[in-house]
Amino acid sequence: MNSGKVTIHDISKALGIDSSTVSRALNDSPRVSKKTKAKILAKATELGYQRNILASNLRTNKTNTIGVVVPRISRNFFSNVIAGIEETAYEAGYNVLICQSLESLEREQKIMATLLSNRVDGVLISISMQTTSFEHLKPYKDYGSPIVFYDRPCSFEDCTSISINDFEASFKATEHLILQGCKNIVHFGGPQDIELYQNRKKGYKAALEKYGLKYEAPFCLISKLTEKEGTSMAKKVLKLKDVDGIFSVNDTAAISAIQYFKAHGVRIPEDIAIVGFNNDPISAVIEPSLTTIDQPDFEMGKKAATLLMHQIKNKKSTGKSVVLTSKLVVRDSSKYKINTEV
Amino acid sequence: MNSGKVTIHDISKALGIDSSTVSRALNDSPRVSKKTKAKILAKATELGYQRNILASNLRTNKTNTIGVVVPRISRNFFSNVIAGIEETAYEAGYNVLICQSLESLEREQKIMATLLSNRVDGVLISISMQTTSFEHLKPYKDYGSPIVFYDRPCSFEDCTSISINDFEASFKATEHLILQGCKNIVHFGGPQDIELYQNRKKGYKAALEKYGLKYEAPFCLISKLTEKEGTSMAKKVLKLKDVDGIFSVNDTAAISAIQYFKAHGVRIPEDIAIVGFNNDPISAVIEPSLTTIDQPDFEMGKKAATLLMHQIKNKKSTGKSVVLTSKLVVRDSSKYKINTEV
DNA sequence: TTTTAAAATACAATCGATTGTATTTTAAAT
DNA sequence: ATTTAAAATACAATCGATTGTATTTTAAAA
Repeated sequence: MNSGKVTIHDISKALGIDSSTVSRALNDSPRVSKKTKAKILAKATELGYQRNILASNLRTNKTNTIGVVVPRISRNFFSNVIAGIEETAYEAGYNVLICQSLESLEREQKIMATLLSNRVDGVLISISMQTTSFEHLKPYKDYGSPIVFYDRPCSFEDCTSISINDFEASFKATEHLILQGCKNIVHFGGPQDIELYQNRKKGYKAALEKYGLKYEAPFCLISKLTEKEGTSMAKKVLKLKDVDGIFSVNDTAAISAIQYFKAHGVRIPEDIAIVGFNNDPISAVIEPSLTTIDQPDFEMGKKAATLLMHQIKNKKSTGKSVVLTSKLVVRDSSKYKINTEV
Repeated sequence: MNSGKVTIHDISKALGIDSSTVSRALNDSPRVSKKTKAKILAKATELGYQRNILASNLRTNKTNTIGVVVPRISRNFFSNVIAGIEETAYEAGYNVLICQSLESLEREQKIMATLLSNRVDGVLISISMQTTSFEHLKPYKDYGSPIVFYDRPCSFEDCTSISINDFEASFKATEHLILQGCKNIVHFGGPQDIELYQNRKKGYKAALEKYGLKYEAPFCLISKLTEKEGTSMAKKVLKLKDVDGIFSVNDTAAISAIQYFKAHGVRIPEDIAIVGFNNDPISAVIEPSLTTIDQPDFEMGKKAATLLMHQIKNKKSTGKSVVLTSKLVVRDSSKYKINTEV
């Protein structure tokens, strides 16, 4: 009936035992005798007692809650990361407060204020594409709680970042295209304010360099990598000369480009070979299937949550960053010369 | 420096104004003069005051947080629902605590206890496939907080449900196959303990009936609709006689069936026409593209959150259920006779 | 100038659990 | 039976904000 409205004081009164003892008993403190513990526990279940966590939180200044800031929940990659975070947090008895920045700095700022107000014990954040300054993270950090960056690494104070080996992955992806015989490779890149996209571009350039191909600025198309922008980049590609390969830093753009190409008589991979990034479920199903980089998204979530909870317990950040390895998944969209020459 | 550690008492001391007045000023109460309000606000920002919501929550017995229980975050449909919920909650100043049941009753039970302990102001839940009794919801409901079911409707006490018109949608999907000329239609159904899947099956049967086709139990394959089960159901289909159509209640199963069929020389839709359910992004990209039911997932999230927050404010449930309309998206996988006869 | 109602502010209890300190109880040692 | 250390329990302050009531201040009315 009145479940949830029973307090330790009710138990205290019912048994004539002080509330402090009740509290200790419920927390299994060694300061309470087994006999009284048993009595108290029995009464607690009898009355349907449920600890009021709000009160507990206030007193202990802990919430057992971590905040997760994510650009967009519904993006496949992120929803998998969140699943990993939730899984790990659940096992450790933490709650997960999820907030979407929708790639907006303004929202991200408000979110950080809310998370501070709510005194979450730590924050996992993948900064928005608009985020170039980190003022809004300072109050939370100054309060003394840890922040861990995931996916989009960030050198803010002594915070830990967890990400994949973006440079190498991009290098390998580009190299793969080169080894397939591509000579004029276009890069679909993301906003260059984000370290992540810088790294991917660097990997692309490094591969070109290694194989003596010249990097040409017009071959580097920067956008937010949405479906729409994938299409418009595809259009641009057709206006460039002799493009025979594309390395896109996400699958969304790569896939919408493929569809545009197919609709306009450009053969994939015979005319243009394409490599994406993310290994979205669609990439395995589209025809031709998309060669892409498989990121350990779920694992990243698990690892990020573990790291954060570790820092919450130990009250300090190592500042070290964790790099997970991704791998190239070769499918049909990149079988360029192999298909045509052999 | 000490941001977040400043309390109303610090402001109170600094200005020689009682903390109650400070509190009221910060809450913009009419009981405080404009002049003092200004002074207090100025001091608050100067000191970097951040309201401690834990204390506030305890006193007011409100958390401004809603709990969301979801079978699996990373499923496209659900992540879109969550995006809608988060969006609406954000606008209303609510936080969203997300928990995955992973289709396990046991986890769902624990989650409900946690949500009660955390005194979330309301709960949005899509029950797990294992959930057939609702005992674990009672304590939360008895505590006096509203529960709203989304996607998987549920007749528990006077709770509101929000779902799509599953019966009609399934009816239409099946009817569509019939009108395409299919005579022997298999049903890929979900666990029949769940009202949702019952309704979809009923829709399927009703359509058969309307067109004088006989419902045959062996044509009704029940599973949890995973990828794996999609494949094994596809195998079973090939052992049945003369199957020329499949209505699957999710895309996952439909798609993996298509892939199995393609790999085994069964032509889609010429040999077997297929209709799915969900309009997952893949369904538009697979070849042949999958005819499916498009559900307003994001909108469902928005609506569910709105309903819940309304009930939180008004302290009562209408018990009425909301039904959103989905629509049939016709693509290539169901162009059965049209393709072969015309 | 005095009265009086309204406006502004102060006082103090409260939400429920936690925790350091003080007191009582128990049981072992003398 | 008495001392004493340890075990068990009680007392009381505290976390920080909120809120009903009491008191003071202000300004308008008499």
